[in-house]
Amino acid sequence: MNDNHHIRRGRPRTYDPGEALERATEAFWRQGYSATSLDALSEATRMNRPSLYGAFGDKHALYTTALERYIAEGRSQMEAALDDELPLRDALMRVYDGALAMYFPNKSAARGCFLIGTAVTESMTDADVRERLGRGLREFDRLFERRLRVAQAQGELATSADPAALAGIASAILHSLAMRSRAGDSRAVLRALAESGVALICGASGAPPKPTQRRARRTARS
Amino acid sequence: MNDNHHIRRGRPRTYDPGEALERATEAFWRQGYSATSLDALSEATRMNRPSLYGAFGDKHALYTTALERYIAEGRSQMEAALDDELPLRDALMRVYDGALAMYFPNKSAARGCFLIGTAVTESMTDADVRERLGRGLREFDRLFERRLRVAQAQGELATSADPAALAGIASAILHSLAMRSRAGDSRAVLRALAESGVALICGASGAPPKPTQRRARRTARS
DNA sequence: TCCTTTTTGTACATATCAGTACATAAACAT
DNA sequence: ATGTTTATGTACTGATATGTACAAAAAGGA
Repeated sequence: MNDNHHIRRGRPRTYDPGEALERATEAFWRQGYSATSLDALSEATRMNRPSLYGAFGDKHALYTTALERYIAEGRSQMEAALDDELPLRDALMRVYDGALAMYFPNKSAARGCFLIGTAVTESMTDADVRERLGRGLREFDRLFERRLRVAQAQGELATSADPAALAGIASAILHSLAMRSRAGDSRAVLRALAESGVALICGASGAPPKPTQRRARRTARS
Repeated sequence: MNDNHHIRRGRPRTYDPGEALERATEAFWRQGYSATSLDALSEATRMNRPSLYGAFGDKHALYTTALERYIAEGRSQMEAALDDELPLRDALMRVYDGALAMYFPNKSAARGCFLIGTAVTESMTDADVRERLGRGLREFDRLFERRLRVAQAQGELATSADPAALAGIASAILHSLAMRSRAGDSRAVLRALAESGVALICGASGAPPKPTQRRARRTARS
């Protein structure tokens, strides 16, 4: 929205807006919306209070911006993971592995999902947050559903399968990872949960048990 | 813990401790832990501040008590729902219907799950809450798993099925209901999600498609 | 009646909250 | 050099947070 190529007039900023937004997101992520004070945000972003207001508006506007960016990034990560060229199983596992990579940052305590840690709490008293959250979740559902339809068209999923219903299950697995990673469960346990979910989704309707290897075992069943 | 049958000495209390705890729970439920002030708790419980402290200790202790009671009640509701005499499908749906009844109180806005609205946020910064939450979720897993083993023993579930893994999926459905009910999804949509989850769990391993009717269709498959 | 026990209600102490006014600093423009 | 523009840093305001001191009230006991 800002013309970035002509030189700015006054005193230069000492912060990078993108990086500051990312740091603010992390602060909300770890403490929740209400428990994150402006002092904490100021310290996290290394911006003083008036600069924060100048750049992002008040606390609520800053949070909304962080929420929007998180959902948009989640969507694009998910789109990339759900590659149509890959076997359905692998594509789904890429989504869950990507999610787990976010929920368990390197050598740090699990932080789970930003949405479940902040937006889900605020959604009760903040209709705007609730709508953004709902839209985000429904978009994730749609992405799963689209990929499942592709799998169905390619014969990886039985024609009797219901892609919309299975997409709901695929999202439910994701929601469960988001919740459990905040309840102390280990990454390994959650990956195993994701794998059994994928097996159930892919294997539920007479699809070949190991499409990864593309062996044509259409008659037998394990 | 209190001897309730011999007469108390001093000025009588004007509140009922159980009812006050329930009202405090509702206040946390709707606003989250951090955003619920002692003034709000005082108003909700109709107890003045010193009485609150005398009865429950500080805000954190009050919340811990509320959390404990919620988990204990959830467990007993779930135990009752997972009746061994009922078909597995019906037993599972009783759990989800019971959950939805809590998440959508009568003629009021959806409030979702107490755990996801309060404990999941606090678990990042409060190890005690995280452990209680984790124990609670694992207990719910165990209850599902036990019921699935019974179903397996009764022939409702294939011997090849993995009750522990399916229990994880059953819990995931529950977590998704908890999350989505706070994101604006309707009760009808969530019930449909639960039904497709139950169908997937029960139908995944060659079980009869309609065990409700107890027809012995052991050979054919749909 | 007077004492003891327990709860209540007001009023307070102290800390932190979100948000802003204002002077200073650092860049470009002329 | 001087002015304009934008950002910074300090210090403040009023509101609200949690937790508590203390006196009055309401019961039983002697």
